[in-house]
Amino acid sequence: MPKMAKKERLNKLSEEIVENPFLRDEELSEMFNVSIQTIRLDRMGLNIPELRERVKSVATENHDKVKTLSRGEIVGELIDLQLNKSGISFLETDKDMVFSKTQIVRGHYIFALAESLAMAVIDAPVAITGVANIKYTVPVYAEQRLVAKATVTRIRDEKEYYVHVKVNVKNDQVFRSKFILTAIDV
Amino acid sequence: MPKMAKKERLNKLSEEIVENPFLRDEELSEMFNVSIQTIRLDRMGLNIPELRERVKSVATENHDKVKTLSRGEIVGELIDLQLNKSGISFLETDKDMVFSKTQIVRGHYIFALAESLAMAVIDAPVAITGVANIKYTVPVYAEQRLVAKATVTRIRDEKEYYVHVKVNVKNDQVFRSKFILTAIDV
DNA sequence: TCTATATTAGTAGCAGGTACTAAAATATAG
DNA sequence: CTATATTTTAGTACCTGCTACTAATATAGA
Repeated sequence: MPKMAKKERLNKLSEEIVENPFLRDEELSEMFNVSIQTIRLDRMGLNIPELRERVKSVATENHDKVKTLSRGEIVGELIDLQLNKSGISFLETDKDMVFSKTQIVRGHYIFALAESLAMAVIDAPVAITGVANIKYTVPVYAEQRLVAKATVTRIRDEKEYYVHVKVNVKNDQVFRSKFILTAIDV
Repeated sequence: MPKMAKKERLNKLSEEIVENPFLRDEELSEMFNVSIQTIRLDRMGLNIPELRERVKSVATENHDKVKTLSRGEIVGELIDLQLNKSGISFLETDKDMVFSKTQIVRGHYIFALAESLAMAVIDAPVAITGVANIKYTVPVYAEQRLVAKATVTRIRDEKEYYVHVKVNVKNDQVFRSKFILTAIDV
């Protein structure tokens, strides 16, 4: 990069570090063609922490979250389960689940909660979602406790399971759904 | 923790570090009531890298992934968009999206892809999902390219938007849905 | 040209290690 | 019970990527 005015450098530095938090001061100093000391002064001015702190932030921010949504087989916490009959689970919503403009929780978090409870409640080795019929009744915001209740309404040929899942915030229903799950042979 | 045999300590140490990768050798040595040197020998034997390397792993593993599912406002990549008419987006599935037993992609990833495309295609400040009608036709596996196509079928009072979203893998439809989105005032 | 701002240089010290040597404690076998 | 083997502890030098600080030099604006 060619040399640039201080202001411009500060802007680009912020952007660069947001985009790639894994850069050492030395690498940054090469990118911007200034000394390491300058980069350090810049970071101080911008309140940008050192590499190791940045890496730690990225790691801790994501560590828990990924477990609940991507990694775990179930979204939310199971608190009651009667196989082939019913089940209850819950999920605390947080600010990372919402649309930034509206603060409304993104639908797929609620869907995931319902879907995974529906699958947990089935006494079959594995199942896939066949059909779902969904209604979001009222919007959900961050820091609310979603309680999902599932009921198995019908089992056909020990293969197709009909499950109703309702999600409440306190006494208000915020979501309801019907799943048809099909057991598949492994 | 009480002192224990070497073998047992090695097992518990592995587990502990998997569960919480953010522990320093000093903290581990206190937990297991052995010296720091012992912890270090143990780590060497188990090929467990030092704290900073572990933190870096957690950070890099999740850095990209979380962007697509938790952080970004849209799941998948938008490749075409005609506001209030239609839109196309895609998502490459990977092994972190599947149920470990069946290797089938968890439904909510597909749902999230469809939902966020439906929202993107609407020319309104913000919208929430009202009702969705869903059918998963065939299971989706890892390493496949999901292509979502959205069509706006109806707009009522400039408030309610009816959107159909179909998801294909190559020429096979794997999912179809109807969303009703409601524009809300900010 | 004088001066204020910006940049560079250099040193000491820190955290959380590695790599290595060596001594002490404990276990195991004969 | 002793000799040997294994395990544990101790200690030192060095590493990276910094912070915190002091001081010198360069550049720009009035």
